[in-house]
Amino acid sequence: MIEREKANGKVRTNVTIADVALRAGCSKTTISRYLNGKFEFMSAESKERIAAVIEEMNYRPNNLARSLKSSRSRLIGVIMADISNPFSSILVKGIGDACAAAGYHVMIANMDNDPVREKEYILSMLDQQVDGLILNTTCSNNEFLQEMADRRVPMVLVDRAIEPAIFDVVKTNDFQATLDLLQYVAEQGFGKVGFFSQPVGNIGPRLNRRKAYRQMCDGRLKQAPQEYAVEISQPEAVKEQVRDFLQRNGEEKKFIFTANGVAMLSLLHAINELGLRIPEDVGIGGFDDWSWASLVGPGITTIAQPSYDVGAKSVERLLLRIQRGGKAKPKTFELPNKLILRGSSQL
Amino acid sequence: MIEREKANGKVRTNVTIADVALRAGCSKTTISRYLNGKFEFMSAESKERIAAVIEEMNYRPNNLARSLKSSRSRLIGVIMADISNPFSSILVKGIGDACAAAGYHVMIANMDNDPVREKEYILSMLDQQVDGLILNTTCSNNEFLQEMADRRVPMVLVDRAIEPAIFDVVKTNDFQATLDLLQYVAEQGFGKVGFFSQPVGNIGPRLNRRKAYRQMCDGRLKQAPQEYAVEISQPEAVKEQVRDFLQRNGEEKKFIFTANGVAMLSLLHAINELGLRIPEDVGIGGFDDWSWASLVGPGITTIAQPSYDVGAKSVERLLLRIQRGGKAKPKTFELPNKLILRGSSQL
DNA sequence: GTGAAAGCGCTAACAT
DNA sequence: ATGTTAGCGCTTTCAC
Repeated sequence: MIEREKANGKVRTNVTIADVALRAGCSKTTISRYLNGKFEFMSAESKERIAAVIEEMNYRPNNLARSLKSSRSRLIGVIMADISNPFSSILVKGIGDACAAAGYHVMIANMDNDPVREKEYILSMLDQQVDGLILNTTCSNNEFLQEMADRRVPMVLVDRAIEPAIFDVVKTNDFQATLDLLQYVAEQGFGKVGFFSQPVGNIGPRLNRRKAYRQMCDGRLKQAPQEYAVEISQPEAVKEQVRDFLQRNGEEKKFIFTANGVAMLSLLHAINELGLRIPEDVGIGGFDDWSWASLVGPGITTIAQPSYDVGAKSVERLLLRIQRGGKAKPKTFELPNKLILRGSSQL
Repeated sequence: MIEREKANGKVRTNVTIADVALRAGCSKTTISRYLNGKFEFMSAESKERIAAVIEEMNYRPNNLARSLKSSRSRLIGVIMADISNPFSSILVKGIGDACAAAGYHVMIANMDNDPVREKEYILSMLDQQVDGLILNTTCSNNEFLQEMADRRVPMVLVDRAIEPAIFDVVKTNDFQATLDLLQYVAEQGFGKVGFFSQPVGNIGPRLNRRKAYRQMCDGRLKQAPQEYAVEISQPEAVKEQVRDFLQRNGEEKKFIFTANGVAMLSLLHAINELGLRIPEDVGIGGFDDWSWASLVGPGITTIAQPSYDVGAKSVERLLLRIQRGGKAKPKTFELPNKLILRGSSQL
C-alpha cells in the first residue's frame, strides 16, 4: 500500500492511474488504454511492464471516476415492492446473475409498496447515474413514469405492467394460468369458487387474475363472483372471511382461489386454525408454488411462476435498451406459468 | 429538459451545477453550498433564488461527481451467499431499511457460496468506492479478509463469523439455541437424535450447531453422534439418509435435527415421500422458522432467527465503523433466537 | 456573503 | 506507439 504526501498535505492511501504511469514510465493515457484492452496502441514491452506494475502496486481503477468520465456506470438499479417476498427474492437472483454475466452491478431498493418511496428511489438511482432501471412498480405513479419515458430513461417493468404500455414489461401469463386452474377446478366438481387476494387496487397482476376469475364466473362456473380483500396482517379477519365464504355457500363444494403466495399462506393459516379439512371442507389453490406447497395437507395445487427467468429476461431487455437507445416500441413478454396439481383440488 | 451544444459539439441533456449557477446569477460555489445545506454562507435572497431555479430546471446533483470529489459515496455493499434464501432476503430487507433511514444506498451481490465470486465482488464493490461492506462470507477467504482488515476496509460480517475475529460480527446465538432445542427433545423422550445439515465445511454457524449437537450427545443424550451431510439437490440421497437413520436406531424414538431451513425443507420432502408420520415415526425440528412451519404435519418445531434485526444491527455497526474509522476492537453481537415448540417434537 | 481556481481519478480527441 | 490536454460535475481552499 502506497502512502504519501500530496501537494495539499493530505495523506493518500490509494494507488491511482498517475502512480502507475509514473512507475511504469509512461503516460496515463497508455495506462488507460491498457485498462480498456486497447493493446493495439502499445508495444508488447509496454503491455508487459504495465501489467507487472499494476500487479505489483495492487492497482485497481476507481470506477466512480471511470463512470463520471465515460457517462456509463455499468450499474443497474432494481426497485422492488417487497424484496422479502420469495417471488421477488428469486427474481432478484435472476437479475443479479444475468447482470453479473454481462459485467453489470446491481443496486437494490425496497419500497414496501409505497408509491412515494418508489418515486424517490427512482430519482435517487438516477442521481447515482445507473445505466438503467428494473422496476416492480406500485402501479400508482403512472404520470411520473410517463415523464421517465419521455426522458428516455432505460427502464423495464417486471411482474406489474401499467397502461398504456410505455416500457418493456416482463411478466407471466397469469391471466391464462388463472383460467386454466379455474377450468380444472370446475371440472373437478367444485361448485363455488371464492377469489381471495390482498386488496386489488390498481395492481396489474391482481387485476388480471380477478378479471380471469370473473370471466370464469360468467362462463364455466356460472356463479356470482365472491371476492375477498385479504389483509394479511389481520389473521382474525381472514378467518372470519373464510367462515363467511363457507356459510354463504351451504352444501356446495367450495374452493378458495388465492391470487398470490402471500395470500395463500394467510389463508392456509386461517384454514388450519379453523380446523378445516382440505379438500373435504374446502379446496384451495392459486399462486404461488413455493417450496412447501407439497408438504401442506394433501399437497396444495398451485401456479408456479418462473420468477428467476422473469428476472433474467428483464435484464436482457434492459441491456438491449441501454445499448440501442430507447426508441423502439415497448414490448411485453409473458413467460409461461406452470399449473401444479395436488391433492388440495381433488374431490 | 435542457438540451444544448457544448464546446466539443456533443449534445448535453443533463442540467449541471454550472447551468444552475448561470441561471441563478451566482457561482457554482454558492450552489454547492446550497446543496450541502450551508445556508449561513449566503443571503436569504440567494437561497430563495437558488431554490427556485433548482425547482424550475429540475436540477438533480450528480452523485458520482459528488462522491468522486468528496470520497464518500454513501453506498453500502452487501454480499450474500444466497439471496433467494428467506433468511437472507429478510436480512437484506433489514439492511435496506436501516440504510435508507440513514441516507445510504445498497449495492447487492449474490455469490452462490462461491469463494472466488466472494473475493471478486468485494474488490469490485471497493472499485465502486462503497463506504463499507456487509458480508455473509463463505468462510473460505480468511487470508484475503485479513488483507481487507489490514487495509482498514469498513466491514461487518453477518451470520457467519470467522476466526480470529477481525471484524464486527452480527449473528444469532445459535449454539445456545441448539442446546435448548435438543435439551427439550431429550426431555420429551426421544432416544436418538440425528444431525442433518448441508455439508458443514468451515461454515461458522454449521460448525457451531454441530458442536452444540455433539456436546448434547456427550451429555444429556448419551449417544454417539449420527451426522448426515445433506445434498439438497439430490432428494433421493436424502431419502436414503432418512431410511438409514431410522433403520440404524431400531425401536428407539428418533428425532431429526436440521441445521438450517433449507435442510429442513429437504428433509420434510423426504419424510413426506417416504410416507412417514411426524412425530410417531420420526420427530423433527431445527432451524429455521419459516412461515409455513405451523402448516406442515402437526406443526414443525423450529428455532426462529431474527434475520431482519441481524440486518439492521449490522448496518448500525457498519455506520459506526465508517464514521469512527476502523481502530476499535472488533465486537461480536449475538441476537437471541426463539424456540418455537410445535407438534413435531411432542411424543 | 461570494467567487476563482484547483483537482478528485479517469477517458478521449488530437497531436506527434 | 505514445503523450498532451481538456474535461466529466462536483467540492473546497483561499481570497476578497
